[in-house]
Amino acid sequence: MRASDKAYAALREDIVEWRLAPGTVLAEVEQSERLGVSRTPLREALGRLTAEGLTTAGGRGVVVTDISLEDIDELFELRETLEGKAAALAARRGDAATFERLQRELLDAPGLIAGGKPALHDYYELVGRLDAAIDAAISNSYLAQAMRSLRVHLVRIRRLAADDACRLTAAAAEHAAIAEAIAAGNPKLAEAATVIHLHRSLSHVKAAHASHPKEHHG
Amino acid sequence: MRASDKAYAALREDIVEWRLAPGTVLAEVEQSERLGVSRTPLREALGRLTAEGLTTAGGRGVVVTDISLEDIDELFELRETLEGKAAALAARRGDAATFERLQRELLDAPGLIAGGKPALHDYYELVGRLDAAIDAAISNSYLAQAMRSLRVHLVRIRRLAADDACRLTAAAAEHAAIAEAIAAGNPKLAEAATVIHLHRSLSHVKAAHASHPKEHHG
DNA sequence: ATGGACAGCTGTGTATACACTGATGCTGTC
DNA sequence: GACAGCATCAGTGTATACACAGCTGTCCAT
Repeated sequence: MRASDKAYAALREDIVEWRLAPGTVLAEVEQSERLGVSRTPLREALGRLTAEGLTTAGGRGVVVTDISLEDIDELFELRETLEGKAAALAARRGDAATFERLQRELLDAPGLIAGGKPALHDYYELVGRLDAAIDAAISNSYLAQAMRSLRVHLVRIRRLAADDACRLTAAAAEHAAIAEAIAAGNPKLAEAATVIHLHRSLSHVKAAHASHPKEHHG
Repeated sequence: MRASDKAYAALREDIVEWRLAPGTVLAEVEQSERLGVSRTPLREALGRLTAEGLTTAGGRGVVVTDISLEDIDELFELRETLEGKAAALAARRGDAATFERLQRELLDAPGLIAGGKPALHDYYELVGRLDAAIDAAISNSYLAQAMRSLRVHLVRIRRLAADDACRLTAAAAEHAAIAEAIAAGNPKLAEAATVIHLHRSLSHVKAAHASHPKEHHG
């Protein structure tokens, strides 16, 4: 693995996991020493992070981007647009059997969610497979790329909202509805199911954020 | 101006203006000598270009990305999604007076288009102002960022379709319709006007590309 | 004659040294 | 005492040197 990849992965993880708080300045020498790489690959890593929007390169040094409540609204506004369209396209172009299989798995997901932490990982992996299946089905690299760049920020937000079993069970049902609509080849329904899911997710995140607003900033 | 900025601007211009054909490998030493900068800032420039999708960093060296007819369809599929949503949001949140002024200017645009090359530049600048006004009105940095990254590729395509006065006149009317709908605060209408405009643009580009398919590849 | 292995080369990945810029703090003068 | 100017320094921007990997061409062996 290249040193720049290592630095990129480490920094990205640190930011997404909120170990590096928003506003932190990432001085090149300091970070290169901390991560055990030279300044050159570190700069490449910082460039990639900045291109993704996780950091901003304003003025002196790059700083970790802040994510506020307004940002969450904006983020979900774009997400609704992109993922709604993606679901609709997947319903038109996707393979029905693939999504029927995913739907069945998602309907069984509550068992996984109740099963504790190791099984929980299987659930997240299942949702990831649904995302990947949609990505593949839309056969639009530009749209897929736009969604990928969006998901980085979403993961960051997800860490703010401690997903409880109750919300995850509901989310699984919503995901199953999306898969069902895509399998049925119904674009409007798939888009509607996606919009519903995203709105519920947003409400949950905002509620969690409102009840523990400073958890990660102290 | 930093050397990396200079290299980035030069390479980006070369790619967008089709002076660097798709498939061209951008060897670091070769390009750094050609542009008169060192390898370090050149690598940063290449990284930015790759992040934007103008180049790909597969295997050995970075190569200029190809743009095919399928890519154009995919590109406009995403563009319709993003700009349609943007127009709708602008209609909801934008300042009516601003867009009324833009609409009046756009209705006068046929005079500019007929006026030859210097006046033509004014027309392009006017369309750019409409884009900027929409960007500002939506007040969603993530959506704006997604549209910015998309426009890079659109400029590249625009160079393929030699815009004639006839098409530009029609486009001006379509832009005026978009501005009017936004000024009227009608989101559905603004989105519809945008979708119409983009479909006409796409048809024009594809027609031009079909009649001169190899113009830029010889 | 053909296949494999080794050497050389081309080109990227990384490290480090140097230059320049912006800021901050100290000192001198008004 | 306050402000202006200069010096020092921290930190980024750039260049270059070095290491390593992949490919290619040639030579030797079968």
